[in-house]
Amino acid sequence: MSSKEYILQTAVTLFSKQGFSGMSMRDLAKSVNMSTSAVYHHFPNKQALYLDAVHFAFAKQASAFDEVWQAELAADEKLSRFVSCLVRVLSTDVDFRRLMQRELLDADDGRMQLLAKEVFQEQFCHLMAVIEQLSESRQVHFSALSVIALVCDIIQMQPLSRHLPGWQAEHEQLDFIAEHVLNLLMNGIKSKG
Amino acid sequence: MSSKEYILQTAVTLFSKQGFSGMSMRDLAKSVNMSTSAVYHHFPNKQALYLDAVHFAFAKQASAFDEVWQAELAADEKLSRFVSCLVRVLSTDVDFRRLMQRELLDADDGRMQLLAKEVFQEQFCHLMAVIEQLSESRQVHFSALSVIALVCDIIQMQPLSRHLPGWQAEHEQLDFIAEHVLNLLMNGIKSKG
DNA sequence: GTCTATATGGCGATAGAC
DNA sequence: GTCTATCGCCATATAGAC
Repeated sequence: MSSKEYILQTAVTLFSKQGFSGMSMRDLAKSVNMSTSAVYHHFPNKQALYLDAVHFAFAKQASAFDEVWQAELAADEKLSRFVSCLVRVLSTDVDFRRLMQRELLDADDGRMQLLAKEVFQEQFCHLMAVIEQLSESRQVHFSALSVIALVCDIIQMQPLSRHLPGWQAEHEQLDFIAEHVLNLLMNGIKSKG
Repeated sequence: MSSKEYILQTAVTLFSKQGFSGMSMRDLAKSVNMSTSAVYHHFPNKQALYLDAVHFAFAKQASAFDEVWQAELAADEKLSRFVSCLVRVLSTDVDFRRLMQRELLDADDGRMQLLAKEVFQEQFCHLMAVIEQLSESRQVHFSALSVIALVCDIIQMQPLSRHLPGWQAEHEQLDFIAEHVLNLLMNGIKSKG
């Protein structure tokens, strides 16, 4: 791996943990065993490094969903695979998830457009197509958004839900989350699940 | 309003917009038309001010749900009112919502416990009781978590979803969100909604 | 309780040698 | 491409007058 890639990878982790203003270029330099000047040789300034790091983290996940939308699968099977895949990606790549959450908080409208286009749009269109097959609703956009929102925030709230009554360790297992999210989506809250 | 309360109120807004390390004590002092020393007269350091501000913002919302859980209402009506109320609170008090999101990202386990106990626990118990009446599922904790997660992230993702295909302005109206979230919860994704 | 002035240190970023 | 040394600035926090 090149120095630049190594710096980027490390920056992704540090930015995701500490945010833009929380991470210092000195911290980063120390983490990659370089001087700050060496880091500045690869990136013109902190802002540009941050944008590169976000881009880098998001690009890594671009192909994670490639196997989900295979044509020969039934619509409900596609949805099931998407939910499982989303749960897995968000639970496994913690840096990616946290960086995305921070972008939702801090990004300006231009960065939101980038996030929409480069990270979400393709999967979102596939998801809407599947929902259109499964649902009688005209609010396909809203339903697709609900699927993603439900998965994201369940995982995001895990460190909190541990301290709420009724929590059990199995609630954090990937299969459990995927199964119960899917059950809620297909049958609503009333189901036996 | 006392100086201390005025500082706290202002700090809540600034912390929610810029995060802990992004907001400077000088910014805050300027915003309340004081010197930094005057601010330090009321709070021993930045960390303590931050914790006070979080506490302050969360306490403001403690009574927002008082009218939701009235005994004489049917269970599905209670759920409906809770969803509407949650949508309203999170959409109206943007500082509260953003501060909560930041806490989910940055808080250590002790602060998570505080957040669980002081902000969520009471409403969460009411919500679980209602779901227990409505549902045949044994996973009441998980269902309650799903309700909150769904509402939170739909609102959190609004600035992003604006740039995704199929978006319509009505998707951001409070009544629309509440109605469709409730429909999804009661009937799943297949419904006409 | 609020001010001015200041101590002390970390920050982003650059200069110039190798 | 990486280093050492440093600039200029802004950060948190404090001292002491009013």
